[in-house]
Amino acid sequence: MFNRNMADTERLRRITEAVREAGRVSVAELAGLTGASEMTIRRDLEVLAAQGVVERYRGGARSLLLRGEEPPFVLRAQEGLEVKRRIAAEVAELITDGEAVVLDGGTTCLEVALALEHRRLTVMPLSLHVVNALTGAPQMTLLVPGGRPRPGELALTGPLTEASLAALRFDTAIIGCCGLTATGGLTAHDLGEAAVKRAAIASSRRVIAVAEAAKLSRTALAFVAPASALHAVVTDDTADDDETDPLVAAGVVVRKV
Amino acid sequence: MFNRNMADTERLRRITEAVREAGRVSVAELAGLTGASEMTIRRDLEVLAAQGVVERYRGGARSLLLRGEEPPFVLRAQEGLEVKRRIAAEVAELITDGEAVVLDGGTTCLEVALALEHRRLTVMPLSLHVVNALTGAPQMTLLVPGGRPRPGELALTGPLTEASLAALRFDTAIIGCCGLTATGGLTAHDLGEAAVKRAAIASSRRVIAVAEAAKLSRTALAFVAPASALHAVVTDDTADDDETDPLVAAGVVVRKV
DNA sequence: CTTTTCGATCACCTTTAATGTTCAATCGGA
DNA sequence: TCCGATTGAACATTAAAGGTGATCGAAAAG
Repeated sequence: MFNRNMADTERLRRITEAVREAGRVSVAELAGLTGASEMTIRRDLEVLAAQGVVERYRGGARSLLLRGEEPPFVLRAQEGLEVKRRIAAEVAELITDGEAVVLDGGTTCLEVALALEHRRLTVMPLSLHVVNALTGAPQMTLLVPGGRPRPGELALTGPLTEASLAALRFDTAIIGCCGLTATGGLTAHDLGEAAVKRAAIASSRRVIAVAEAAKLSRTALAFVAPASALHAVVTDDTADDDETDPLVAAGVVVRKV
Repeated sequence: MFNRNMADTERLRRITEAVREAGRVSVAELAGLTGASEMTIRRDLEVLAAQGVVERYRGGARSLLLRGEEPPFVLRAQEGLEVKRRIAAEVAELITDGEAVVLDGGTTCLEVALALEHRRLTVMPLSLHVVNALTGAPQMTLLVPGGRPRPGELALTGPLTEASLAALRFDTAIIGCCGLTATGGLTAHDLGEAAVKRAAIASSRRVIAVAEAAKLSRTALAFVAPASALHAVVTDDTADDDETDPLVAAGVVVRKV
């Protein structure tokens, strides 16, 4: 369901963009744009509709993504994989065997999960994507929080998730974000997810944020925590010192890999 | 990971049985028994080890399954599919759109999930297998309970699961079982799962049990609830009246399909 | 130190899944 | 109500994925 090859992903990406830009697009237009048959377009739109990206109507589809909102999980998972893997490897270095870790739900955290797969840890992921990546890891104690999975993203949110986190205490929280600046703090697009991140941070002794360089110049809608609440930030080496120096000044350990 | 063809499943089943019967078997013996190469046997044992069915040692594997315990999920899922689908279709008939349903984690309940996929319902599955079957159902409100997934089975158990159930009230609980008799009540193999089933029943106004005919003459270790706690039992038409009549006498509606 | 086992790698093959075409059924608009 | 475009199911085709077995260097057991 999620392991699509690059040609698939590429076409889905183009459809998603076309629909988002135009607001609504006809099936015939998309077929002409992508070179695929109308039948294939319909099947693609069905997939995107199931993830809450578009809404079908007879003859085409309209976008459900607000402007500025992030693209769907399946597409983001393919972008910048190399960078994400480097960040993930660095995060894995910071974790000691035996720790209890709460692991956020973004695509970068999915790579972190894969990097931690064979470690002896207790892990509670905040997304079903990450849960699925870790079922079958024999020596890992896997904990699932309750909650309502958001379509596509499969990030768990809501009172059940927050209650699950409140009932536990972790050594480390590994948190992804949509934006992270010294002044704006750590921010997310989704209000529910922001609340969950906050709960995860509140239940953890140590907080590590992961963020590709692009995130360090952005601020998203929902405020999660001030930069001073973070103990470490792992980003990639394209991050500008102008962005990272204020974080260091706020007492955060910044690692560029 | 779970969609293996029949030849695969057949070989895994034979390996599982051979290991369980003998306690421990060498790779060479299994290769001779199945006709597959040793390399394939090693890969199979790796799969079974990841599900907690066997434990690898150099040269072979030993069984981790206690005598009388049920075979692993992937194998059970293939057995008696037709019967399970008939039972599932009947259960789907008993559910009204808009209901809130807690859905147990067995292989029969997995078929129930597939039968309910396109219905407008609120569903909380008690196993990640069922959760995964329902992510992508657009008009369904999917709720995930917290908990610790048991390897292979992926049934959620523990305090988090019970707390999640205690926080909610459902219209209907659809419960699978390992044994169900009028005198012995509804029973399960795993103590943790039994506690979860009990919590699910306690949070639901109506309880429907699903059980292939073979279950109606068995009793498993962990007691869940007396037969009188059930409102309906859906089984197949090979069920003996000698088994079902006492259930009817206990006030249970019995459907044979 | 020797022998056996293991796991990585590669080539081969089966199986699966995606794609496009056709056609009957369905939906929306006039 | 009727007409026309759209849809989704069914099927053939093709590309991709995954399983399988052989080989070989490395590692572990004795």
